[in-house]
Amino acid sequence: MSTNDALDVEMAKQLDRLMRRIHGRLTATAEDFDVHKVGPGGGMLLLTIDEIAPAPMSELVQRLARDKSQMTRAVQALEAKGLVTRAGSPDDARKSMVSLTPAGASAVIRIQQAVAKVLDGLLEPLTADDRDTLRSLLARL
Amino acid sequence: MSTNDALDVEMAKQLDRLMRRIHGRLTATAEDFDVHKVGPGGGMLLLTIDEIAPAPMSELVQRLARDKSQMTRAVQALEAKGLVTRAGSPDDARKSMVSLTPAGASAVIRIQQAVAKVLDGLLEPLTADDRDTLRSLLARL
DNA sequence: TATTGTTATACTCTATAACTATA
DNA sequence: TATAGTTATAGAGTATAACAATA
Repeated sequence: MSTNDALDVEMAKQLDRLMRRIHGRLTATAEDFDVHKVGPGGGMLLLTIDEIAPAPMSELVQRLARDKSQMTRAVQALEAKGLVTRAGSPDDARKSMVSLTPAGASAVIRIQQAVAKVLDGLLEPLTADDRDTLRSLLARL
Repeated sequence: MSTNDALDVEMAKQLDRLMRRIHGRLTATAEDFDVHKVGPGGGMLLLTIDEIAPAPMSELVQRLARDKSQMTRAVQALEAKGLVTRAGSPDDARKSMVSLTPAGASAVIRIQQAVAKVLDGLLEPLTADDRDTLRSLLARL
């Protein structure tokens, strides 16, 4: 294994651990904000729907890097909880567009606050400049 | 939601998506290297055991930020596949130390190469300096 | 024929709590 | 009493392929 390979492996470990810590801290306090029990996957999905609504399924699949069959189930679960609605697209009858309900929108606000709190805690060792640097590097990926 | 909160949420989305892309690319080519079908979780575990062997369960739990009951199962699965062995600690009879078998060591090499290849591909938009910066920022978390 | 989305199945991963053994 | 690890159970997440409907 070359030196570069070793560094890549190191970064993969760092990312894996960081995501697990984020996830762990979120679920540890989930009872405070995840009143609909959507879980971390459903939470990220809600945040993304909020960002691009009305969201075609295919774009959610792409943005969240998930499987399309999973996406169908995840959206159906949110729909059953009254957090999102689906409507056919006027452009293309195959597409169904997902939007937030008022209940979904208020869930999004709580989830955003919880995520921000966790991230802010985990990023504590970094200065504001460091955080900007990290964010811009991630954005380029 | 404050501006800082929004930036934190943005970073969470970026990290979530990056991990999913890494995961997706690894599983897409898993047949080339994951001959023992340990999956992504088992792969990360093997890499960590390789790093700190002989590894007490508690340190694996801490480093991988997983639950201890999951760790028991994950290690047992690797043991059943002949990739790791466990031995009691001379210091403390409660501890069991995990080490790689020769088969486990060769699996680690293949996994490292696969991870490095995926990371290298995903990090392509970044220069070598950028990668160093990213790695050092992550290391401080 | 390609794209969008759904269904079905099997499997893995995860969270939680109760439990044993040793310190 | 505290710590290291195991077991049991239920639920959530995931991969895969086969399928229907529209473009």
